[in-house]
Amino acid sequence: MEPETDLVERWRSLLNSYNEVACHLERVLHDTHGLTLSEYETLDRLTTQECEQRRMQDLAEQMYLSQSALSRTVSRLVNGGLAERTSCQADRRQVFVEITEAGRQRWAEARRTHLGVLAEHLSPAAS
Amino acid sequence: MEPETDLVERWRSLLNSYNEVACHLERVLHDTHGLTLSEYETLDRLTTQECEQRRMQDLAEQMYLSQSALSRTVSRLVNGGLAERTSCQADRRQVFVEITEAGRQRWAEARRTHLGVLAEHLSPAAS
DNA sequence: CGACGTTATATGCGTGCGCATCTAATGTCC
DNA sequence: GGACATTAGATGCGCACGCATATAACGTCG
Repeated sequence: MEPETDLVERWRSLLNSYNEVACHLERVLHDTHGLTLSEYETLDRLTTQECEQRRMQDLAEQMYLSQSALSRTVSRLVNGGLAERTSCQADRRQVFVEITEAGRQRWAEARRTHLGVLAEHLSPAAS
Repeated sequence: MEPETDLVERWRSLLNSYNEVACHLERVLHDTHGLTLSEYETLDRLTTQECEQRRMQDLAEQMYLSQSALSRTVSRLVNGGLAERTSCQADRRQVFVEITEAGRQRWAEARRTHLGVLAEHLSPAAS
């Protein structure tokens, strides 16, 4: 049984680490690539998978976002030409999401920035 | 020099841990105590310190919030009767923030809940 | 086939956030 | 003292979020 103070201590530390990185990431990604952190993460999920099409549902499972937030994030990507929605023929409730060429490119550019920020602000694996 | 993949891996893990805990915390604190996570954290800062009065500036340094967000968080606490603002006589630009009795009480109640959520959702100190 | 529950996604709504800016008080230099 | 920079905090604004709900397609059972 872990003492309560340790628990709070660890949470506090997590909170600080997270915010340190997230704030910088959010700002830098936005300023230099016009991307939200969520948008970047979504693109990331869409590239690293080999299969061409992902269902919203699958994306949602892999991400921390609420269903509605994910829906809107994808909408933003679509509006920006970075992704496309395709409706599923077998079950027309479902929606496939596919990254576009522009999306791949944007992601590749942003990835550099992303790594840079991590290297600078993600504290060395002390924990 | 840490490999890039490890860096991303660690960040991804941090992101997931944070969101797992933060989402639950936010929801539970709100539903059972009417508090935002930021509000709880602010109260926490205000109680654990011995000195009666804290300057906004000092609070800001200890927290992850932007200056404007902190200002509004304190406003909400004040509106809810959980804290009070006092202007500093020596330098009338500065503002002191003080927790009220109601604030102490609310914090004490919420602390239980807070610990419970941590115990349940903060993954054991694997990292 | 038709009523009803269920599932997948989109959308209305209110809220907290960060950025930029405003206001007001202090410090500085002549 | 008066002009100007600086500092502490508050506020206008736009945005992404979560919750609740709407919409539409599917499944089921009579």
